[in-house]
Amino acid sequence: MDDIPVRPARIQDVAAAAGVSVSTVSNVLNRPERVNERTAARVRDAVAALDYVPHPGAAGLRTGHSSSIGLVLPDITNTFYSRIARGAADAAYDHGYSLVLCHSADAPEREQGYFTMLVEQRAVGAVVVPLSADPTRLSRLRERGIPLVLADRAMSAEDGCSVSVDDIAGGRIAVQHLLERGARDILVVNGERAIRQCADRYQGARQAVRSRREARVEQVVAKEMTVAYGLEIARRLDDLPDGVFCTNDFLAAGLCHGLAERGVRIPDEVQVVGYGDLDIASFVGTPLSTVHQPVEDLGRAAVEMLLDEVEARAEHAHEARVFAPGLVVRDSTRPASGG
Amino acid sequence: MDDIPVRPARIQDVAAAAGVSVSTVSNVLNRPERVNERTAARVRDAVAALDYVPHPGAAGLRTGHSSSIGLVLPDITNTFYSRIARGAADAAYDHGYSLVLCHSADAPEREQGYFTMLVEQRAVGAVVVPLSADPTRLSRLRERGIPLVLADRAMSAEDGCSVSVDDIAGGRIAVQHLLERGARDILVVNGERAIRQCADRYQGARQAVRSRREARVEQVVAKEMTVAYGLEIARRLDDLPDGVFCTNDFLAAGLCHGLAERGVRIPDEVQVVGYGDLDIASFVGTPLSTVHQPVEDLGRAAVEMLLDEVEARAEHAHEARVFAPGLVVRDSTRPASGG
DNA sequence: ATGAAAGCGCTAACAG
DNA sequence: CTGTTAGCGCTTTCAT
Repeated sequence: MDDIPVRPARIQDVAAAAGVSVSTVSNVLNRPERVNERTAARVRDAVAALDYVPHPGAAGLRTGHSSSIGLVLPDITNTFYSRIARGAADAAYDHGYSLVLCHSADAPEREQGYFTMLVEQRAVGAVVVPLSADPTRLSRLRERGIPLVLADRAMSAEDGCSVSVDDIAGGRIAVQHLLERGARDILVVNGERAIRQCADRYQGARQAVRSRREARVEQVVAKEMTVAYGLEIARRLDDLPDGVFCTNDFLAAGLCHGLAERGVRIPDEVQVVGYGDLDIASFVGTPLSTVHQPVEDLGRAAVEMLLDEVEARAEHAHEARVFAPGLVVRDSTRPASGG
Repeated sequence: MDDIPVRPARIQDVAAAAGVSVSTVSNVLNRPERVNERTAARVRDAVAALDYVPHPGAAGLRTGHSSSIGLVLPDITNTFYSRIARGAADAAYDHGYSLVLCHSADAPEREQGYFTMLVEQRAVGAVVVPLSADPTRLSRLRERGIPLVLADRAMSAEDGCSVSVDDIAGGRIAVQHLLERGARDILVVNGERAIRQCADRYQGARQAVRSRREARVEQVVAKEMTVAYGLEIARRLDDLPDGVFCTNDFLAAGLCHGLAERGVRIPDEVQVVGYGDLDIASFVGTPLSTVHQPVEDLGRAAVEMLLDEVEARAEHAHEARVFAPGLVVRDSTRPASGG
């Protein structure tokens, strides 16, 4: 029983073994209804006997259809992106496509290099989280007519499909939650205004506050959305608010830590809501209430929209699909007080 | 300037445009030395003019060489695996191969499904983190002569290449560090003995202790390696050790939290070292000293060993490559006291 | 130095 | 219902 790699069986070998022609074998495999059940059975036996594995690459050469999808991400080790990858991988697997991982590593020339690679492979399409909003960087793909759907980035629906999470809604539910739990003096600890997500989350926060008499909101902007800056901000706070919405969980973790240092009790004195539902959210001293984003769904939907475009070219309508975030309540906001 | 997807130029079109034969174009692209510089220039112009992009898939059909590598992982959202993915993606990109992401999702039948997919695609090889140690699950690939290298799993060097991190060394340096910082009464907070990594790390810990007079080590085993169990263990501890080695950062984070609850000061009363250098390590109350694993290197090396096997079939020698972990010193162990 | 032609494994008309 | 045949885009002898 040596393992000398044998040249794999081809469709011809199967045909010979089954005593039929290659097209019959092809039909058995692809349009079984066209072939007599008896012969089909013979063919299947031959397939099994020879351990025949079809070669979709060769088929694609003939049909013009490839079966690989590109997934272009800035950084696969970032939880947000790896969750997109998981969703995309699941969807691709379910539909029988293979996913080519393109890790652009925040390097524009590498992103372009991957686009070229996808063009070479005649990928059926690509799900991409582009490095910047500049749409011309996508032209490499566009010019070749390779369908793409953008993830976590806006795109006008005429230009193609996109998937994203509704950050305005996210900000709104976070602050609504604080208000429901009795907070009235809300502080938003945000990242830079220029970041779309940050601006949106703050806008949502304001919407929530407007709907409530006697509630007020203020904003403080951190230079970076890190634990360190969250800590810093907590240390410098003059008057304590009774509710804080941090627009990401790192800021929130740092802030909680800083408040704890000052002897401030969470949630009794200050309630805190984070954003993102990262692992870290459940690890901080007081487990963090936070906004959960259905990121896997983004990845899955992106692939499915792509395949719809590919398989139904004509009827396909571009769509900018927006997913709703949800609230995860943990210890950092206190049990409903009816306030 | 409409974007009506034009049928991409083929090598024939280039040949026609340049007034040469297809084989000359092919030569210009693949063995430029064989062709006259003047004609080569004409061909290159035609390539540019037509925006010709070669089709490696078609070439592979002829040559028998594909250019895709499979990467099979239990869970791409797990930091450890996504870091492997990053290293592997970088290496694959550098060498001009495409990486097919296979997310086995801890489901054996799905893992097998991916193996079949890789066989179909005639992948040149695969880097795999198998779901279990059972080697027969790899036979699908083996029988087809698809080279593979195992990551984070042992394999006898006759059977193929593998890459892993030296967990014994990891345990040793962690505890050596505690000893150097004056700790003498060491507690190892471990995961289940059956997990190879856990057993190895403990073995390393014992090695370190043996080398030091008057030092002693004890072990407590957590049911799961989570923050919650770390916390639990800290709460139940009867007599405090002066040094704790947790065999992963989650346990360590929970433990630190639990000690803080009891008013124990870290590192003054108890010094703590974690394992893994996860993000969380720098987020816990007292930033955690921990053992860093060069995981990206694992991924990169795996791909490179694979390509060596592919490209140098004959001279290739299987190898079980073991990487050395390193120590990251943060606040949870105190500055060297010369103890 | 260049070209003609065969064929990689498969599908899809088109006949029969 | 089944077989014949012509390519898909490319590389590669083998001639010239």
